[in-house]
Amino acid sequence: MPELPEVETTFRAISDFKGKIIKSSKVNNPNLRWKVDSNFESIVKDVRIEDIERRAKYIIFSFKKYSMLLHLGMSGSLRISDKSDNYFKKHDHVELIFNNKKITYNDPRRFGSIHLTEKLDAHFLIKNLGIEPLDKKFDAVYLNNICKNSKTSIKSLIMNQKNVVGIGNIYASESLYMAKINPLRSANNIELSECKTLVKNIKDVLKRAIKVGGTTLKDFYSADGSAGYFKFKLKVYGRENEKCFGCNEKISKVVQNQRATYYCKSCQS
DNA sequence: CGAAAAACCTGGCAGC
DNA sequence: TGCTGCCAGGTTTTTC
Repeated sequence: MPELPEVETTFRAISDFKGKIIKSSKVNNPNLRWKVDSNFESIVKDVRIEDIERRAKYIIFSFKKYSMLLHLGMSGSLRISDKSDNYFKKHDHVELIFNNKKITYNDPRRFGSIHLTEKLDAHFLIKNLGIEPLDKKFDAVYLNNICKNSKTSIKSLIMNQKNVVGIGNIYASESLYMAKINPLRSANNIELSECKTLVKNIKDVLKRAIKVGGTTLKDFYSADGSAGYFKFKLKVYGRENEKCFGCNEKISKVVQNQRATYYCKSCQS
């Protein structure tokens, strides 16, 4: 899935649908991570979008009564088209139809989800989420306090959405590389000063990625379907055996929690 | 309890 | 051209 920058990019691309009315919706295939509510089409009909926001890797549409909670999983995307456009792609699960436009939710791997809820804050997917990485509250002291009590690896700690949201597999590797911290290190050995560097680099990496519209990888399309945005230049992810930009040593790849981790053994200690 | 592994899926690509 | 096996931006659920 898109990580935070890709979700943010998607969110921004659809944000001017705020205030618009969804005339009708269509569930072509309800099978996602969880089945789409069987009442979806009857609820999402002639409803005004009061607000659209991003929380963690979720995009939330607020209607008068319900909220629609949308997650893109690993391979989900939204695309905007004209209402009259009948182009249908495989894995187009749900369509939101407006006066002139249409937003289509596509997800080949079905790891994404769409929920309707009347009590958003109490929703099981939302209620245990940690703080936003770009929030001021995410600082060195906060991170250090979590690290102290955890002997899991620092990489898995920053990817745990209960601690801080939005950091996925790519940006975890990138941030740790920038901070020169070995991803395999136990969190409780990370010093306050290192937390400071790491927090700074997490924010930097995410902000830079948002600025260029997310990382272009094969499963991610911008919401308007255009493929032509700039690519976030990855410094370590996916570069196994290639030269480290810092020291010319070869980048290593290890598997951590069933996920690929890339790092430089020489620069990251 | 916390941490690790399995599970949920499809598609693309390398190698034979 | 197939076929097989492996890999992929996530995170809940199950197991140890």
